Parts: sequence; structure tokens; C-alpha cells
Amino acid sequence: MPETLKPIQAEKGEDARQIRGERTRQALLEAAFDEIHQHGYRSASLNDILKAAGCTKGSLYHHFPDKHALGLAAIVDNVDRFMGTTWLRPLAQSTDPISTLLDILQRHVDGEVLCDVRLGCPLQNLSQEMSGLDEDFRTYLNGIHEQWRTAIADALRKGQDAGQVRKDISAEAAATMIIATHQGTVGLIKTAQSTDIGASSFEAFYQYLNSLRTTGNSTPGPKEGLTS
Amino acid sequence: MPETLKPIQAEKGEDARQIRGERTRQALLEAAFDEIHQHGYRSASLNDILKAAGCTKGSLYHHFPDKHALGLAAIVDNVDRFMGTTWLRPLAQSTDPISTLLDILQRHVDGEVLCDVRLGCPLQNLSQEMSGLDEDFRTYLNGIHEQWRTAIADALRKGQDAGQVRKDISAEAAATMIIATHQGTVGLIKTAQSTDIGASSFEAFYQYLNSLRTTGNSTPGPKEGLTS
DNA sequence: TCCCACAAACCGACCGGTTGGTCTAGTATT
DNA sequence: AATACTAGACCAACCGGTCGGTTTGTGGGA
Repeated sequence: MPETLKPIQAEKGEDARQIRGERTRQALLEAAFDEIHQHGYRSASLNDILKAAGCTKGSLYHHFPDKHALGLAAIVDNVDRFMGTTWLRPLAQSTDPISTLLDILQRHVDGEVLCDVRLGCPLQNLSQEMSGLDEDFRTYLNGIHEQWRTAIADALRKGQDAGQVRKDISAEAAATMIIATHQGTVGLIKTAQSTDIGASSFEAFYQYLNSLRTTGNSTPGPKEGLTS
Repeated sequence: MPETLKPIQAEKGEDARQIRGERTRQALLEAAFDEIHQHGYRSASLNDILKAAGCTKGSLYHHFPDKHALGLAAIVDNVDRFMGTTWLRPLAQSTDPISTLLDILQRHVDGEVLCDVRLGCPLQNLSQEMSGLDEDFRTYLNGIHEQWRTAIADALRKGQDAGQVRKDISAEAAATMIIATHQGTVGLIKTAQSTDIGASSFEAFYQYLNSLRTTGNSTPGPKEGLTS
């Protein structure tokens, strides 16, 4: 115990207890998310979460009032980050919305986004399980959908203004359908336990998305011409 | 084995016990389906099912070996019938696949198919919950998806032969995407607890489906011109 | 026609196990 | 000493499933 270091920690106000507490909190969030992702919220066992997080009931109920709060926090923590990096940011920065969408979707089909096909998309799993059961979860998940829809619609509108996207379609309606088709495809993949069916769905989806381009606008394949 | 008597016995063999047994069996299947539809398979309580069916544990385990068998039987019983009347038969009898599809989808948006928006589509709920968990359920549900996909693809191919549907698209891919989009839309409706978003998705979906028609082919609205 | 053996159908108390959640005792840091 | 944190025994409620026993109706022998 080097005593010279101790005061420094104190001066910084870095309470070692708080640090440790924060670490177990994070461990709990992570373990909870994994458990929920694997088994769903209702079937997620607190004991299993504790085992994975390496702590005990006492710790859990010190940091969270109940299972509901733990689950919601774990979901929010993870989904917010995922949506931001995978969808919202790329779309906001895009100069060619159709190509950006094709790119994101292709990465799903390639299995680069969903770590495990069998588990499906956490957002979809949770929406499916909880939206009819718990209003807090539902409100949050629906909000995510809204953000998502708005991000796609905005990108499409921007594309319309730039003359890349046909103006005779409703950006909102197209955005809604794009989300529906994407979510539906992920669901099919999960049930089939195979990405083949996803590729089949994407084949038609690819044609549809390209049909949204203004005539004469180039239609690069999903794997090329959009890395810039 | 007196062969002359058997037919007589068989004919007389209207055993009242068997009839009653069959009735409670049906009651169990129905109650089980409702419970599973509401709470999912894993959260479906046998005691609640028994309460709804008006019988006891003993009866249940006389008719079914375990919860798994009961659940599967209830699902098969219901989903098979639903798929046949809602999708397979109309598509097989259709002379205009695109219009038939639009009609079926419109009826979903109008809330005529899903009895309760909040509960979502049983097929989707189960696929989502069980396909990563139980191989028996998954195999069955995946088979249903295959039937569904084949029915749509066949109808589209028939339309291609008849010159109503564009020949430059893959009927299989289009069928897969149609299912995905439909399932995804139902999922969105469930999360939003409102059919508005379904109408939005359908607006774009409607355009897409009509784009599959051969150019020059009439594009009647979803509500007219396809009742014949 | 009567009667009874027999089995299908049904009953519900009970079982071990698991669930989410509580509570008290104790530890480590300031 | 004060306080944030952790530990884990414990709890009632509920889970799916078991089991010994009762009811019910029927077919075959007398």
C-alpha cells in the first residue's frame, strides 16, 4: 500500500468503492443483457445472471430495485449503442441513402451484424416478447422504432432533394416498409436457422430499393461503389 | 378376431366416454392455444390452462404426455387451419396473384385477421420465441414457412405464365420478401399497438407489389376488382 | 333383462425444484 | 466511526409433473 498514492486518489475524488461498485454494475448490465438475449426477459434467471456477473443477490439489489429495472437498463444500454453505430450515424452521414441501406443490409446477410443467427436480433426479440406485456419496455422499444424510421425517412428525403431518390414515393411509408422487411427477414433467418433465406429475401429487397432510385441514376451492387 | 362382428361393434361403438374425452381434449387444446397466444409457450401456466379448460391435472396428463406435446398439438391444430384458409387456399385458387396478395394484406391492415392487435400473430410469436429453443417447434414452424413461401411463389409463377406478372423477377425471392415484409409489418403493429404504422408500411408495400405486374396490366386498388 | 368386471376418464393433493425478492451480517475504504 | 458495497441464507409463490384413488359407461355373460 504505497501511501503516497492514496492522497492522490482522494484528491481526484476517485472513490475506490465507487469504482468497484460501478464495475459490478456494468458486469451486471452485461450479464443481464446476454441472459435476456439468449432466453428472453421473462425466462432470464437472476441467479444465472449473478453467476455470469460473478456477484450475488445482495449486490444486484443494491444497484437495482428489481428485475424490471435491471432488464430495462441492460436493454437501453446496449440497444442505444447498437442503433447509433449500425443505423443512425451511417444514415445521417450518408450522401447516398439507397447505397447506405444496401450496405447495412448486406452486412446483416453476411452475418457481420448478428453475432449468432440462432439468437436473432435483440431489438426484435424484445419487441416481440415484451410489447404486449410491459408498457415501460414497449414505450422504449417503440421509441427506438420511431428514431429508426425517422432516420431512414430523413435520409430518403435528403436523397429526394439531391435528385437521387424518386420523388413520387412517400419517404415515411418507404422507411416503414424497409424496417418491416428488414425485421421480417431477420425473423425468417432465425426460424430457418440459416442465412440462405435471408439472401433470398434480400435478392428481392435489393431490387426494390434500387427501384427507389431516380431513373438513370447508377445502381451499384451492394458490395461495391459505396465504401467512400 | 371375429371379422363379422367387428364392423358391427365398430358401428355401434359410439362410446359416450370417448366423445366426452374428445371434448375435454379439444377444450384443452383450445385453452392451451389461448394461453400460449397470450403469454407465450414458456410462460403459459398449466394451471391456468386447466382453469380455462375446466378440468384438472389428471385429465391433462391422461390426454398428453407433457406440456411440450400439449403446446405443439395446440399450435399445429390452430396454425394449420389458419394458414389454409387465410393464405394457401386463396392463393391456390387465385387467377390474379398480385390482387389476391393485396387483398389478404389489406384485410390484415383492416384488423380483420388479427383478432387482437396487442397479441400479434401467433405464428410469428411462436417462431420468435421457440425457434431458438426447441427443435420440434422450430421444425414445424419452419415447415409452415416453407409451405407459405411455396404457395406464394407458385402463385407468382402462375401469374408469370399468364403474363400478369413480370418475368424478370425471381418468384422465390419475391415470395420470401413478401413474407418477410408481412411478418415485419405485423411485428411493427404489435410494438406500436396501433394499425396506423401498418397502413404506412402497406402504402409502400402496395406500390412494390403492383410494380411486379407486367407494364400495361391494370393495377386495381386493394379494395376493388378482385372479389370475383 | 340384469349385472358386473374392466378400463377410459377424471380428480386433486402432493413433489422437488426454481423463481424473484428480502434481510441481516460482514467487509473494505475513507 | 461512517458509509458504500457485498455476501448468501432464507422466503413465499409458483412451476411442471406424479400418483393413488374415484367416477363413469359399456360390452359380454348369465
